[in-house]
Amino acid sequence: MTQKTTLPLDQVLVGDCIELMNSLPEKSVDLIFADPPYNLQLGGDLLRPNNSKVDAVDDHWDQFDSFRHYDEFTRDWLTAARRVLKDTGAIWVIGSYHNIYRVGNMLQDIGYWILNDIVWRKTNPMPNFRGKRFCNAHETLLWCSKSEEQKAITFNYEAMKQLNEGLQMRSDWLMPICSGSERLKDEKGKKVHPTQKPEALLQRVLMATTRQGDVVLDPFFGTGTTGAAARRLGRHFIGLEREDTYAEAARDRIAKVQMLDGDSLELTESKRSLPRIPFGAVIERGLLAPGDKIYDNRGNVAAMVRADGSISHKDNAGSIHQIGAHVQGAQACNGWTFWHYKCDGRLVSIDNLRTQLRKEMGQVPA
Amino acid sequence: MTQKTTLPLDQVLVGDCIELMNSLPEKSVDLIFADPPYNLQLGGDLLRPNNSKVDAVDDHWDQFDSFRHYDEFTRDWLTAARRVLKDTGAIWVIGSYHNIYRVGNMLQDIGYWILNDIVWRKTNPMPNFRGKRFCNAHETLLWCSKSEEQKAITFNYEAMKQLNEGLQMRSDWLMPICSGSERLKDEKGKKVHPTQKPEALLQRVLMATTRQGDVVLDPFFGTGTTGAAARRLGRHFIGLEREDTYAEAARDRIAKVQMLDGDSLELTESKRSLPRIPFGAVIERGLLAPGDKIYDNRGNVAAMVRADGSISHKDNAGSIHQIGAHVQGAQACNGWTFWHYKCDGRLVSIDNLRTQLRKEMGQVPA
DNA sequence: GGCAATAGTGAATCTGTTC
DNA sequence: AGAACAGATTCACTATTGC
Repeated sequence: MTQKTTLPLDQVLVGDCIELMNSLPEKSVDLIFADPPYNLQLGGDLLRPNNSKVDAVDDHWDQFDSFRHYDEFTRDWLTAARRVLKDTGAIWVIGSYHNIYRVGNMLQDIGYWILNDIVWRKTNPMPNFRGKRFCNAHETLLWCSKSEEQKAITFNYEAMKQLNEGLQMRSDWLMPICSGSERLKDEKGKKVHPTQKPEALLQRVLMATTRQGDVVLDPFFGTGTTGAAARRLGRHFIGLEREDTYAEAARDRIAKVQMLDGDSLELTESKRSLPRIPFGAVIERGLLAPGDKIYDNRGNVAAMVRADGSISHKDNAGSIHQIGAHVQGAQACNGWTFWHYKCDGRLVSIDNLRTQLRKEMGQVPA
Repeated sequence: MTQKTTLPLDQVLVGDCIELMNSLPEKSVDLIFADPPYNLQLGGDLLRPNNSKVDAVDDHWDQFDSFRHYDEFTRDWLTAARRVLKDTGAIWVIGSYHNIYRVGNMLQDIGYWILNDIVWRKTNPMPNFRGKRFCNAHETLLWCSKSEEQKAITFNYEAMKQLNEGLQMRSDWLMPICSGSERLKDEKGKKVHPTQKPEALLQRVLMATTRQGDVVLDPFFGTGTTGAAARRLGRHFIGLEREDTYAEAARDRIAKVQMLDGDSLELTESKRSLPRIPFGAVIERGLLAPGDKIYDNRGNVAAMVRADGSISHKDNAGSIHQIGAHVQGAQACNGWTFWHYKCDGRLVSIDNLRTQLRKEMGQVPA
């Protein structure tokens, strides 16, 4: 394959990702996000307690004969990726325990420098049906620079801090898996790709470690979550994908994505630029009244709202954040998302009340 | 060093952990918990924003000049550990992103089989003072069996489920770091060990994957958190530690631990651990009679009970499980929960009869 | 249409004992 | 060693059906 002199921006290229990466100019992309095959080694079928069969990942692209073959594959694509990456660039790789220790080890062997490992905690993982293990409720992302010497890596620290309500963003991120209307389905209602990632995950990755106009390369593009997030956030993407079906689905999907304009991007980046709303304002405006009960998301724990915007639970009183943390035995808690009120018999997050207040106050909602 | 023929139970041995492990009889311990030195490569001292120095991990034993040396060290101790581990035993290793990808890769290379990776989410991690990275708020634990073929690993599923308020325990655990009165300090108030682990973490590990009386080996004993948790929970420990200071502190600490009594250590039994009752026993005891009809949970399908404990449906006869599977067109079926009998016009699960029988036989109900 | 009940599903290395 | 068989086991959320 001949070497390209310009980048094929915002395109999906079909073919082997190593060959395609080698056809791109060296040191040309700002970020790489990679979701390589996990090398799942499944035994027989897995049945749920109700005897239905789990639709497992048994695709041919996830089959490797041995760790040695998987390692060779990993070395090859990580090496090709390193060539196209700018010296100031960074790479993200996502995986599970089946492959992430192979990948992490190889990243280090090749000379990449791990900046953080990030844990994606799933709100709704598939349970362990046989009761033989802990529920496998997370995946791991590795964020690396090209080498130890490269210190000037893009990291939008303040944006992350604001996303986390003023506290430093941690290495554990809580997000739901990709489902519902976000999940691409074919005409028969079957999922197009077995492992489509949630766009929220990619949004956070891109918000944290790229700037507007940056070029993001994804060598295992699949159905193009990286491309969708990049387009939405005003970044360029290059998608490499071996399967034509996936590539086609990705193109259709990305074409439909609404690109945010510069202004709204600024807003997304700085949620904190919205004035803080004290919980007391919810009481003042009468959205909740003193004496009202608020609950955790299961309705198990109840606290009482007090006139001054504090809440009480048993003998303790304090802010929604303090009491939320206390009842969980946690150090900290975002009371806005922890507490719920009853509306027509259903539990609704009090964060909805904050959003409503912001609307009334003419602030653009996040 | 000569080979010991009996285990040095509940002792702290001072010396090189590899030599000491090689002096123990092979296949003799039930569990290994290891907190190996981290390959922390801090370039120079780390300063807090106010310029006070962070007491980072810079003890002499924590310096390795390359991944190669670290890998050799890792291979050596993991190999020695595998020799002393029973075939049905398991190993836990804890680490951070600096070393866990080396360790995980080596575990797999040696033949260990990863059962889960567990994320310890810290409620109170040290912040990232420079604001250049995500706050490193977790550590990773790997839980492995000796090989892929070893399936019968101790896992107290029900106990874990109880601990998690009735939901199966996930792979992400939220716990504070070791601080306050739990943290061992010397006369000058300086912490005795740089990376003392919280006892709660070890308690969960031991509650999940050992039984009372099991032998737990910790090759990097430090100040003995593993020993303290083991003693408290009625497990035996063997601690290996190179530094005499740490070993001495560990012995003092463990001597003060209050051992819990046996009753409080009883775990919620799983159904699996109860003696098996054949369906024929239900007939023998007269709880059902030959000729009685049993039904699925809607009363749609009926089968007839026969004197030998088999049942018949149309032209087919067999066990409650076989016929249950057959009428559903399923691969397998738990006949005890599938079939029901009529009592006062209502359908009641035949599993109730099994429970009744177990009570009469003096077996503890689940 | 509204609400309740039921069914479906997601990167999963998912059994133990006896013959 | 392999086959046969008993029998234990799920959480959060979405989509569909039923009343």
